[in-house]
Amino acid sequence: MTDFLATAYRTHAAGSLRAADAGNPVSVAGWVHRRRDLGGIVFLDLRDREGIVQVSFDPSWTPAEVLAEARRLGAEDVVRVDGTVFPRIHGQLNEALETGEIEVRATGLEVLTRAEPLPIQVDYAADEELPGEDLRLRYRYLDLRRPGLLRNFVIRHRAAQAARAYLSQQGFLEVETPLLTRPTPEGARDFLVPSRMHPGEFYALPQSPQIYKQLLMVSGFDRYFQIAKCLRDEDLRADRQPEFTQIDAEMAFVDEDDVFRVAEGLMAAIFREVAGVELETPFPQITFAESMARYGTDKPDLRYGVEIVDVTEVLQDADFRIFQGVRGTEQRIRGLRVPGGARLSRRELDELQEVAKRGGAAGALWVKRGDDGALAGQFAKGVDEGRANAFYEATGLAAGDLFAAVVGHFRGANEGGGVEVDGALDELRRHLARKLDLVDTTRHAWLWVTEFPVFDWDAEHERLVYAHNPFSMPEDGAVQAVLDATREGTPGAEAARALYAMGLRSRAYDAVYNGNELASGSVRIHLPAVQQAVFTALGMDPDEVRAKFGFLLEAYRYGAPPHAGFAFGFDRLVMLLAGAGSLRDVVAFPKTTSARALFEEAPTAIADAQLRDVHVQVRAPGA
RNA sequence: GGGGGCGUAGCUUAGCGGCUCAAAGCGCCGGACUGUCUCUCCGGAGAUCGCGGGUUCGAAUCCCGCCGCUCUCGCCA
Repeated sequence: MTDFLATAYRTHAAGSLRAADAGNPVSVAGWVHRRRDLGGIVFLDLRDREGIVQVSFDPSWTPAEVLAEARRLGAEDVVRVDGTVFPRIHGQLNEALETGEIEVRATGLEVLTRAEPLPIQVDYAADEELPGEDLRLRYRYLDLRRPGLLRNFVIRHRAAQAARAYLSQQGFLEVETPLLTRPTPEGARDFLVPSRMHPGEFYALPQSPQIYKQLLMVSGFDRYFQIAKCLRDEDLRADRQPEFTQIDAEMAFVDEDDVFRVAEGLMAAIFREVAGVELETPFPQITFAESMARYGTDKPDLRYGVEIVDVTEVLQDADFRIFQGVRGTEQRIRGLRVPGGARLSRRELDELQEVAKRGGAAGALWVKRGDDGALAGQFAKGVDEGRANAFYEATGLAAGDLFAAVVGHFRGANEGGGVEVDGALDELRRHLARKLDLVDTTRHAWLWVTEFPVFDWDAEHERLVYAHNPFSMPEDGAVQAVLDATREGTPGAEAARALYAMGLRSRAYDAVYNGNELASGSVRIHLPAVQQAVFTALGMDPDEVRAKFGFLLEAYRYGAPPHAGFAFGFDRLVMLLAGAGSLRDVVAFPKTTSARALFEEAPTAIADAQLRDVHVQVRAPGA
């Protein structure tokens, strides 16, 4: 299967040898993974990209000088071995190795290069701790020799190839877009590149190919895709790198359903190719508003079913002061029925306070129903029998269940602009599902979240900000509302708030997988007047728009087709496919959380002459 | 920018109510061993305890500062 790896140095890949090769003379080449010297005979575990095979040196088939040389081998020496494939005798198979049914009986050995003792090992026992990540990044080329890590890059490659094959077959053209571009006016910080030829001017590295792909639609390319590098100069996390990769695509003459069909097909192809999993398509769809109401987040994990229940009407008159405080306000009492949650210990229930606070609530309120069906817990005393029955009816709370509630303002019912606590229920939901093992890890729970808001409200600056993407087309009715509101220029604080309160929706969507936002996209604005109006609503005056987006609006004047697209976070997708815990495990040469490259030591100070070339003078921090 | 955690032989860790505490496993070096596969057995080398300062008769251990890594909030689609 890997005969194509046959070269001047070898006839086979060592790791691809199988029982069917028995009897064949072979040459293999690779690294000394491990050596077992029993005195008279020597075993060698030889490793190459395809795996590990045992080589045996024995006086009955190995010349004495070859055996002597084998005894001098050290870990990670690079060697070439000539020999013959033999089946292992009964009782000596190694089920841990894919090559475990055979071994190579060596007749020749050539040391290609010697390895000095390594600063970090390649071979680890199952229970052995890996070295610190900083060391492994410093010696990344050694860490990448670990079969477990190498495997992630095989997965990554196959995912990329599956994406290319599928999209090509669907009529998409792969087009590269510039890395040296102009700064992005909104969103994340840009990485900047000084221009030598134009003193004082700078390029920016692209945060995404967004504008370019829309221009390609104007050009009539019809369908575009690219596996694109995106760069953002923001603080890092375990699942965030300063440079990352997207599967970026855009289509002309389409609506949401056309995009969803392609994106679903793309994911199905990747999961089929890489994981052997048949995804169920089409993916379910829910609106942003519904997702917030049912799960408290715009990226719900649907591998378990716990949903938010509003119990305001049932409980606001209970004999419990916190509940009574909601009457006559916009506050609501909402919570989660957690099956089997009654078995949590007092200490575990106390933890819920912190969990809820993380989500912005003042705390969590809980009751549980014991095996005898009786209600116990924080607000149990305030709930008389009649009210309890209404409560059970509303929530489905059964014996053995827990109900965890939060009181406060919720999105969609918050005209007064109070602090929203939807996130607290999201935190509680995820925390309790994990704690009680409610997550069905065999499921692949994809969904589309649609109809994101056009605007969010920036309370601090009393202005509108875009919720999803400033290029997303508002829904039919919302287009007119935006045009009306911006006829006289940017609306004032009062009018802006009113516009926000209308709850306008856009034709923007996310693809969510097991609680991870993996893709984002929208039907784009292709009408210059509408795009202009959205920019105006966001507070840009006409001159500013002209300076920042003039080329896009100009392009739209000459016949832009309706278009829509998406971008999948490729690194994150591969991370999930590979079961890796960190993005750094699926990026060949990642940066640390302080955005350093430990192996090549970037970033680095630059000599004055080189700075002079690009007309840049370094200013000390704070100066 | 804020907060938490970590930093002891090449690697992973123990030691951290201060004064025989610098220890173990892996790796490395030397020796023995003819069927191992985390080979086994015997012996050995290897550490200015992240850096700088302070407290103390005495600091890996206590205090302050800095650096690095990491998690996280802000930020980020």
